[in-house]
Amino acid sequence: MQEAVQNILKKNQLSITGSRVRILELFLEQQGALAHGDIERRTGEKFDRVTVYRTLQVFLNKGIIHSIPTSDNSVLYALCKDDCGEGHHHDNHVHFVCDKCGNTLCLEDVTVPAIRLPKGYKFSQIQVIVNGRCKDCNRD
Amino acid sequence: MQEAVQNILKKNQLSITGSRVRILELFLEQQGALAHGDIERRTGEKFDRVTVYRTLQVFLNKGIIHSIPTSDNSVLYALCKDDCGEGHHHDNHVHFVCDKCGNTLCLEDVTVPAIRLPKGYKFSQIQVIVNGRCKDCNRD
DNA sequence: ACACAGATGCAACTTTGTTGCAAAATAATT
DNA sequence: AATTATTTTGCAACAAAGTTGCATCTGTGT
Ligand SMILES: [Mn+2]
Ligand SMILES: [Mn+2]
Ligand SMILES: [Zn+2]
Ligand SMILES: [Zn+2]
Repeated sequence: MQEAVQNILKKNQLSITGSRVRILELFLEQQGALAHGDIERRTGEKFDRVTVYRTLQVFLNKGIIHSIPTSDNSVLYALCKDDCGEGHHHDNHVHFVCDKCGNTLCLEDVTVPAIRLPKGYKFSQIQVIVNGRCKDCNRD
Repeated sequence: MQEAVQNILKKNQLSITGSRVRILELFLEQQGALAHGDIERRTGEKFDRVTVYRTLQVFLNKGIIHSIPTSDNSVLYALCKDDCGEGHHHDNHVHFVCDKCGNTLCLEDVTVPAIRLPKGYKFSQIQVIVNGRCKDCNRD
């Protein structure tokens, strides 16, 4: 774990600092997506709010995490497992928001389908957000 | 227009008030989606910010408008053209955000495709947001 | 015209996000 | 290991976005 975290930071030419290590750990421990608020809480407010914002911004730029739009318009972030880099995101998967437990998951194996757009439209990116009941919340 | 506005309000058993009429007019004049801020500006700040929030909330509940999640996490609203009602939204279309002009459009004719979810997952709603260049911004 | 329910505006507040700058921590150099 | 240069951090102050309670006003049905 420590290992993995350090590798990610080095690969992206980022200095190894407390907040970066801790926040990356959170993402690695967790399979779901995290909101800014989650991160503040789980770090026990050890880091300034501004630092968390800036750290997330850096991770986003470097392609370490990607952001996920949700229907209730909260900003969520999740690790990029595909090989994203500086300015180059290609997370081509569907996002699932569980209405019961509230978890948001990257369904890495479910790729976004092709969309037939009207004449004249050109797409650059397609996001699919599925709401429903997740695997865990469905067995009862 | 006046006609249409009054009909929508009556059909939903809402009293006909200045803010409701004006805000509905804005939606009818406009083919794209509106953010809270847009509405404040276009009404010339004639109505209190709180009133705008509450009006949008009421329209949302009644199924007169629906909200649209965007990748930059601003809240957008657009008229429901399908027959949505109290608690029953079934806007089954794709949303398009133009990266150039910033407009967000309901592509009423483009329905969201079926998504094959992993075993155990059940969906209740699927949202598709497409980014790119709109028809107007593409001819040059 | 009147009474009542509901809508509005105001004030006060919370939450969320941004910016400039000095102090502290990290990385590079000697 | 010590010194320097470069980043990163925390603080303070601020701005924007959204919420709540309450008194007043407006629209609607009688
Ligand atoms: Mn994802
Ligand atoms: Mn729509
Ligand atoms: Zn769940
Ligand atoms: Zn456009």
